[in-house]
Amino acid sequence: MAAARAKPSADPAFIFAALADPTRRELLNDLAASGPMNGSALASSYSVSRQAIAKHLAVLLEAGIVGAERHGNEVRYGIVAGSLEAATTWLERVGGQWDRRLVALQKRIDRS
Amino acid sequence: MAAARAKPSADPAFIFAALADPTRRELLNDLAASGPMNGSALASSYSVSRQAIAKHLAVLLEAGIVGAERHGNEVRYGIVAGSLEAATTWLERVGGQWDRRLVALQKRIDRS
DNA sequence: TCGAAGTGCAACTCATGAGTTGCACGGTAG
DNA sequence: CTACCGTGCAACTCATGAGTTGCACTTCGA
Repeated sequence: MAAARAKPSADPAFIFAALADPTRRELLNDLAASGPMNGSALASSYSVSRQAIAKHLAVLLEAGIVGAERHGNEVRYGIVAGSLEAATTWLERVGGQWDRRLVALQKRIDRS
Repeated sequence: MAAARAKPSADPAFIFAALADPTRRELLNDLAASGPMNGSALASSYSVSRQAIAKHLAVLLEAGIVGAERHGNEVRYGIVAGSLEAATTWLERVGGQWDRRLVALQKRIDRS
């Protein structure tokens, strides 16, 4: 589902940049909660213009977080399953690396 | 370690905004890999000015990702343990919500 | 005591991202 | 066939973030 025209970037850099904007995070919330929708339907629940939403969707599309499927007249957007894993992995790598440092430090303290 | 003067914002919004910049992600990589360092030492490995790095550290500090400890002349920066969990939680919530949608949809397909 | 290192503050430039309006195009329904 | 809905494209404004230079302050070491 929601597979098609998504550039599989999966680069954490693009992911984080995309998630930096509050409107885009809200879009993802909506999509996750309500399922696939077309651009106009999505835009209707926001105070900004439809074109603004369209730009945000383009960013999310470029980052590979959402996918787009053309259905005749409309374009249906949906979250790409697993697309956020790259970001999660990055977070866990940095956090984990640090935690391991702390554990090692604690061991050295205990030994002394 | 790296405890002190960190505003415990822990707001995913600030976290993602902070992680959107490549230089800041690199700073976190360095801190995670090499342990606590002062501003000048950190800045020395980058092509940008020390003040640019200082601004980035201020952002990371505001987001609660790093902490600062004054040691006489210098300020030592370090990652705050667990500070990235809010972001991880957000990612897993959105991703998980979507995955559950997919599972439910699959079940409906199988039933028909 | 004096210089140097580490830091902090302020003003400035420059680029980019968010948002807007206006219009044109294609498919759908009546 | 025609009118309408959903999109796409382009140019513009406006704000903000990244980076810079310059200078002042504090603490440490020789």
